[in-house]
Amino acid sequence: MRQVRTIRYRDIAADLRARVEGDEFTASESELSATYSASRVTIRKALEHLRSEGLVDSRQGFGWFVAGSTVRQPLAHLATIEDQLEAEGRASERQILDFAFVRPPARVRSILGVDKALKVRRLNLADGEPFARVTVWCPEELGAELSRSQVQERSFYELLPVSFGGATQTIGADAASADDAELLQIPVGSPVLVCERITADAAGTPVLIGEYVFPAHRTEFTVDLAHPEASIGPSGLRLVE
Amino acid sequence: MRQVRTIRYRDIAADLRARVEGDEFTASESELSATYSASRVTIRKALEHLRSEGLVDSRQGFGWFVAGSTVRQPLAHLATIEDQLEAEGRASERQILDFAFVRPPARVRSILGVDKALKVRRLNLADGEPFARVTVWCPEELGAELSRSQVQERSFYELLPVSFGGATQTIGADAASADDAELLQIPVGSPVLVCERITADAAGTPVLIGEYVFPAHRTEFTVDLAHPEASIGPSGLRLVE
DNA sequence: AAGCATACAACTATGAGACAAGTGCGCACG
DNA sequence: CGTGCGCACTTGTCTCATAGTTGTATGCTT
Repeated sequence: MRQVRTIRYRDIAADLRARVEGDEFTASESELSATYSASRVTIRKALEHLRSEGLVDSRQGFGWFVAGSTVRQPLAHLATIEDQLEAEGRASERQILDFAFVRPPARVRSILGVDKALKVRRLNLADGEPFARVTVWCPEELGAELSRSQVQERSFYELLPVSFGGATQTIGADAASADDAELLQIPVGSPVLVCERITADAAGTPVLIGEYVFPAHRTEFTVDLAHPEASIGPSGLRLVE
Repeated sequence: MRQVRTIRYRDIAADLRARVEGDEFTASESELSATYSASRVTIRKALEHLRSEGLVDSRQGFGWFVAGSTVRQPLAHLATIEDQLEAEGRASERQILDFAFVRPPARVRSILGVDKALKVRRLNLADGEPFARVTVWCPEELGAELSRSQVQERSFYELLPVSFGGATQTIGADAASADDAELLQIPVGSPVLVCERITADAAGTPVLIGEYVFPAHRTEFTVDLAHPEASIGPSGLRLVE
């Protein structure tokens, strides 16, 4: 529909939707009013619109926030793959391949903002069969307290004295490298799911980087989306160059 | 010779009809009055004529707008890959490969609960390059109104007169089949991301099944998790047998 | 009869501002 | 050291103003 008049609040709502899904949403109505040069009435209309979509919510005297994030129970158990396997009644096991403090690759250095980190490389087994090759990077400072046997027994979520905030998970596919193929007992070049998970603490500083490689024939991800629009969309699929 | 005088408002109506159908309708009565050098009365007569045909509609104090397209606007924000590409400033395009009402495979039949369905197979292009092969299944009843050109132009979210509820997305990896390899211009057997998205209506009944195949080297998914525990965990990774 | 010119009412989106009510945080006070 | 108070800031909800729009009526011209 093309109105005669430009409806400002729709444009603003569209822009805000992008920001919300890009997780760059930190502003009050008056701030937004200033940045968009629109009155609070208009900003509110846009926000209410987003609220009706279930994207954001507000509390009087507190502010607006991305819906779904703060509503969750704060003390729930952190979900790891192992938890899940155990819930399904499978025996899960970790086999540590590497445990060392090293200078990580540039990408990891820049994300974690450190020059040295603990690198743990391990193989995850389910019912005795390998199903994931995992590499976890953790800042030297945080990893200093950890021992090799600890990381074999427990997850980083359990071990680190950090209150975790959010995480960003990236899911892609690749062909198995020779190393991974041998570890996972699959043919070289067969498809694998590659996931990178960057976990931040409550303050939003990245504290853990995990790279997971799963053989494609055994694994898949499912994501339940309460609202399609809030979903795999903007924060979702991305073309890489 | 009888009608010496031309009936202006009919000409104007004809001209406006062309503009409306070309979706170039952005003007108020007074603006139109200026551009056609006709009085508002005449313009109104023309517009009323178009209204009687159901082409346009108006609301007092708001303006005139193209009728029918109002229905698709509230749904237009549903996140599709195309929306995202456009937001990034890329040209997105659909190329329909198949459009047929067929008896779908057992899995689709059981999910949708129907025996016959519209199957649309298409290729998605970004900047002229193929980046996804998509197959969408939609119950016959719902798909009956759709035309091949419609599904080429717009997404199912925009086209179907359904209020959508949630969706379940499954992400896996596979090796490219010969067909897909050719369509996506990648080597046979190279890794691809395979996604299945089951979209339900507001009542929770599945109404759409989409299968998406992306070449792995160009695509990846990102999922932002406000809290790790609420994440990929419970509904997340799954071992398939 | 078709069109022009004009006026006015009703409505809409937006702007500007005021005030109430709730929240979080720091600071002084005991 | 704890506790309560006040302050700054936020949303929620009004009122009033304004420009632009459609709805409608009236009188006039050709």
